[in-house]
Amino acid sequence: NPTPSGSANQTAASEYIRGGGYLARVLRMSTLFLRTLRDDPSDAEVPSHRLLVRAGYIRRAAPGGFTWLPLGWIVYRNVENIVREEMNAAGFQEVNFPALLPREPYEISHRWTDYGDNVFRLKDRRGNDFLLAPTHEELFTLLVKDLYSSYRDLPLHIYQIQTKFRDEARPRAGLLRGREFVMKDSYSFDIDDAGLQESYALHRAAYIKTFDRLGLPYVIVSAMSGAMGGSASEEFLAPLDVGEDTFVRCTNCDYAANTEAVRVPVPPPVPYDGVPPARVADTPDTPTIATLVDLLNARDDLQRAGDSRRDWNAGDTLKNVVVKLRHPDGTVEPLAVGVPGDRDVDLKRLEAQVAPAEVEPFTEDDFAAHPSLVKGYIGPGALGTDGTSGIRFVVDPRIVDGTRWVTGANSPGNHVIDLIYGRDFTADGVIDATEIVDGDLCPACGSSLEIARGIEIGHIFQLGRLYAEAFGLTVQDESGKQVTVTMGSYGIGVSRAVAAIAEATHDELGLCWPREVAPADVHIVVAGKDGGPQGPAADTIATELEAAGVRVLLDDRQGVSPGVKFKDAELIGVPTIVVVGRGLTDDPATSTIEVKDRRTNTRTDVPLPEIVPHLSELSA
RNA sequence: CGGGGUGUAGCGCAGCUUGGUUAGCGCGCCACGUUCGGGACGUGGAGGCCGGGAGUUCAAAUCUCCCCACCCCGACCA
Repeated sequence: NPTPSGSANQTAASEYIRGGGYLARVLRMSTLFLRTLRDDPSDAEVPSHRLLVRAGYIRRAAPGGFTWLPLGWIVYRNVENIVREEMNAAGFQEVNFPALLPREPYEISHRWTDYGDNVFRLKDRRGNDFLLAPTHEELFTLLVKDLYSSYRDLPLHIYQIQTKFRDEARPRAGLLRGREFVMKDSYSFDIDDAGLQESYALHRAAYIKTFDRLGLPYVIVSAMSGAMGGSASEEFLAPLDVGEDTFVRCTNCDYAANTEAVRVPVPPPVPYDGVPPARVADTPDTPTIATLVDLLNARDDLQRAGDSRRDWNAGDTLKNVVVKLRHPDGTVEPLAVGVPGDRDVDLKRLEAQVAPAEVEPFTEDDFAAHPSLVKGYIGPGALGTDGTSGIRFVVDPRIVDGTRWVTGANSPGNHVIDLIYGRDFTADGVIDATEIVDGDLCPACGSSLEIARGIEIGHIFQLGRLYAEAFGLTVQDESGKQVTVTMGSYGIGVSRAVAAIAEATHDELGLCWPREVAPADVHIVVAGKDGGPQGPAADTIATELEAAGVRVLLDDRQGVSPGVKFKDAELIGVPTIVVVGRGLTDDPATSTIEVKDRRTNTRTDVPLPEIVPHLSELSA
């Protein structure tokens, strides 16, 4: 029996971390705490979840929480270490906060209430409120205030890698959206805006290096800062369909943005000299855009002045959508949004624009409270602060001076034709909250945009002075004056990145790790009879590879057929698969070992004497 | 939080409509033997609070109600 036994055979996962400063050891599958599954787990849908469970990397332990098994923990730690190394290389310093925190700091930042049900709250034995931290801006700000008081201490960059807790309404897709997950969060502290710009650029560069090393494809998109406040903000998205974020990218230039952050190009004004005056037309039973357009095209008297082309379409109409804004102080304000009739208002985009207010639908009761609004026939006459309803009226940026519209006449069954913006009506403002569709124009170069989905793996933003002001974080400047510090905040979803890498690299056979994060460099399959020469030969190769610093996963299981071992090797996804099998003869000089690249599936037969140097070079 | 679906052995599933022996099948696991390059085979085993609770009934995996969990869509979300 070639399988060693006893404690020498037990290999701690910690000794397998790539670059972790440990001596490489051979992981033996005969004793590895691992069970691969032949069938897909029924509760897993997305590939990363399905394969990580099936290949024995993770197990579900709680709603939205996963246990890391040895192979998974090695991969996780490899990812974490790469993140840590790149943060350290950029000169950032690692700290660590508790996850269990008192209510007060979050009360000051208003997030105790703003975060709502998404935060896990608990009480201690005296009844004091605590929370499991969803993020740590408050604590970082307080820590710096605690220790620093001079501009000479800045800039400062500190970070932590820590488990975060969020009571997600719907955890899903395994590691991609859990209620407990690991995040690397960094914060920068600067004396002025120029410093913040530099810190932001430094972080951006460090993130690019990090994701490059992780082997993750990514797109950097501009984003709204959302509930976090602040100004400039970019997201790193892994462009994969399983992702939950929708973004646009230009088919011509390098513009990319979260849909919430897209700013549509504003067209030039249109001359309207000679356009006849607006007229009210009787348009019975046309409460929707589609019914209106059909009627316009069907009736001779509803054509454009001096024209009978009959080519009205939804984009010629002006749709006025009424919603309610609920402000943080509890007040509710109606808002009318005018958009071209071939478009809808995108509620996410709208909320991003009106934040921190929340958008709610306008109900039948609300219509009853505003009798001047005729449902289906709402027009600018009823809107605006000078309109009959007094409701604030904002329009899409494409509605510029001179554009002519068909829109509601504020009485049932009536529309107005040839209503011209700037001549016949105006709005209280402009809001860019219309849905973005494939083919919309790029604000940077005017080419067309395409819509794609992505997994958010990183987010950087210039927080500004929001938290510093709330917590009184000031330092003395050169002249002795107290100056409020300006901050940046930067996150990487570490556990999510593991899943994102699996998503981006797997194939139909299983996982397919980039070498930098793989649980081993080489997966050796012993493919011969139990007790045959392949076992000892594989053992020798593994030992020599270990001495050369190559991380080896050795399938030395007895009584397992070669087919099973091959399938498992492909499922586990180590980048290089080595088969010690029938190429092995009595004469070592003529023996060959099979080397397969997991990703390309290319096979090379390497003479036995050259196998260790060959694999060492591959793994370097 | 709304809509839909699913909970039976470690994994994948049948049984439920129409209540009735000891709850089955495949994989995996244990023992012995055969096999040994693409998820082998034979024989013999172990493993179940049928998601939980309350009901209906002589009798509940099966019928009723409540709860919990998981998956999908939506809402929500660094």
